[in-house]
Amino acid sequence: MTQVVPAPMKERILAAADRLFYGQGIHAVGVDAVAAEAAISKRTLYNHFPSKDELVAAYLARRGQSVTAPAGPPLAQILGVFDELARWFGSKRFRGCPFVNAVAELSGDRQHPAVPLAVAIKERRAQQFEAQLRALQVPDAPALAQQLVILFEGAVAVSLVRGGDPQAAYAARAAACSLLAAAGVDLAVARDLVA
Amino acid sequence: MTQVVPAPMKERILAAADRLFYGQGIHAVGVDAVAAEAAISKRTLYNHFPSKDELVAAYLARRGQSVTAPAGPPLAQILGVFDELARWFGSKRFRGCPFVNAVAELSGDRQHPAVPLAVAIKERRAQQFEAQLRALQVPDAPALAQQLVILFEGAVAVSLVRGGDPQAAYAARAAACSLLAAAGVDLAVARDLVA
DNA sequence: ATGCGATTACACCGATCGGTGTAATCTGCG
DNA sequence: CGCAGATTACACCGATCGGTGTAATCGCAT
Repeated sequence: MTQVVPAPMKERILAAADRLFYGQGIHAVGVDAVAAEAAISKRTLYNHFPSKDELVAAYLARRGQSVTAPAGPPLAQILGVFDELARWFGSKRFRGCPFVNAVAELSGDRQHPAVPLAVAIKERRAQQFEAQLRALQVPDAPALAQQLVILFEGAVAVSLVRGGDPQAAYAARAAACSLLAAAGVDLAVARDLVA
Repeated sequence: MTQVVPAPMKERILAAADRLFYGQGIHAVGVDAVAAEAAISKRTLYNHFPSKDELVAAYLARRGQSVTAPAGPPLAQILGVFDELARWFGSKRFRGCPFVNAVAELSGDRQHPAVPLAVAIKERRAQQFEAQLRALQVPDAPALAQQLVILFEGAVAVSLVRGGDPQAAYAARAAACSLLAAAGVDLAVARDLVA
């Protein structure tokens, strides 16, 4: 209603901020650099975001939108997360998890608006896993979900220090299969359970 | 020989740098803050370290010295790592893995001296796990060692975003037990194998 | 054509950044 | 004592930080 075309300006700024903040770190990138990357005057940037802190929060919120579970039956969704991981690691711009990196970089500043946001986004993955495990009728789904999250984050961290090694994703996927099997999930059959 | 008492000055500076760099992040802390934390003039700091980059590298190298395996038979060493993790998370100053954080924060600057150093330190843990698994006669020790490293790093990352939750360590330890059992390690008996 | 909102360039602000120069002071040792 | 090396305080450097003020300009719909 208010705007038929959704104001590409904000999106352009956020895309530039994403490239720089994710690629070089939040403290390492100044607002002038973001404006230059967006081919935008600094004044325009501040017409859309009241401060760098809010821009950082918006950058993370935008990233959080792409945190979704892949399609398919529950088991395929779980393992698909690790398959996506391998593709992510292989991509050129991989530099770890933007949310974990943000928490690590900003948790010193108590009350930075981006920190609780990143924490909330990370919580979503655990709940996804938990729901999928419940669909697989796994007993104690919360505990196994947390272990899957640990495998997920561990693969990201290991691949980061290894310079983007996709093998960390394969190892995490294999470990996930072991844990699922130990929890009674039939890896060969469960693929056909009701979604 | 050259110095009987090991020049407490450098150590004092490094201890201050450790508190600030680890607690607030590398880019978030200036050299003036480090000098103030050490109750030292900035000039003295630069008499001991040629640049901030080298100070950061020395901070990580000092941290790396405390990366050692706990004592005991191989299985106890492996599980002991996760027990230490729980204690670490519970401590007040926990803010994630200093090496992973450094790589995340500095990998933008190619050729920062601290990055390869942090990577090398992280490599040591994988080799420790691998040696311990070989002592337990685990087939394909490298693969399982990498999975244990993934559990380790994952627990650290999850606890970081959860504000220092020790439960991540328990979950990782339980997952490690599952993977070890699946690899044929007898958790009840192996405790008495030859070290 | 006119008017309006968005965007622009550009100068400027105080603060902090990493790093240096310098001269005075402190400390321990012969 | 006197000397030397370490440490001090302090001023200073150019650059960048996050953020603002301002006046000109642009695109666009009426």
